[in-house]
Amino acid sequence: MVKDLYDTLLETYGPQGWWPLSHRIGEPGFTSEGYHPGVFPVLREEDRFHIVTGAVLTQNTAWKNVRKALTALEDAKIRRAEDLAVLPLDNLSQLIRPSGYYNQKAKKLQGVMGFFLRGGHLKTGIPPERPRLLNVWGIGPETVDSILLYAFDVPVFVVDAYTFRLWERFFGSSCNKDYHALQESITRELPRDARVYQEFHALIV
DNA sequence: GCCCAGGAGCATA
DNA sequence: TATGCTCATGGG
Repeated sequence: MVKDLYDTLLETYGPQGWWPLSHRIGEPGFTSEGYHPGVFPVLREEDRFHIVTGAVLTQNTAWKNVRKALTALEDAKIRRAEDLAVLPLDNLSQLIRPSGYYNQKAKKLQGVMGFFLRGGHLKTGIPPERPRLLNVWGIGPETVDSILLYAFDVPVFVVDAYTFRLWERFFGSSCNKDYHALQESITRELPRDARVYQEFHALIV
């Protein structure tokens, strides 16, 4: 059943090619919506920084507004964890203002960048351990899994509000709104493949 | 004007 | 465990 939904979505909407890397728009293979079909770029430090930042900024927020904030950071040449970590909090919150919740999100970003700075994950591309990342203030299950899946290609499926809604309506159950229960029931029926999880989540959104 | 977006933390019972 | 509140801008 789950695989049928994936196939139908892919057939109907075509490959989405997430994560959208707005700082690389204009390079061959990149659009504002995602990668071109079949393109899976080797991620660099700046790409991982951008994905982590976007994952936090998009919490309960439309991507259109997130993109404004990401562009402002890019224009201010904030491209690495160390750039963001040393920025005064007010300065940061004003830069990301269009994405909403800017005071909270500025704190969350500095916290998570501090974590990555200490562990060096954005530079090396070696993924952090899930429980440790989940322990960072402001980083809940969905944001953790978005980071692991899209910035580090770790095969964890991202469950979001749309997933709960869709499963409720199609299958009559979304595991009592239990994140890990629904995640388990979905991945159980799919190949354990980061590319599949990336595409499926993007299609659901 | 009104509604809500690719959540998470916290307070209270 | 479960509900309810808070955070906030901008586009449809």
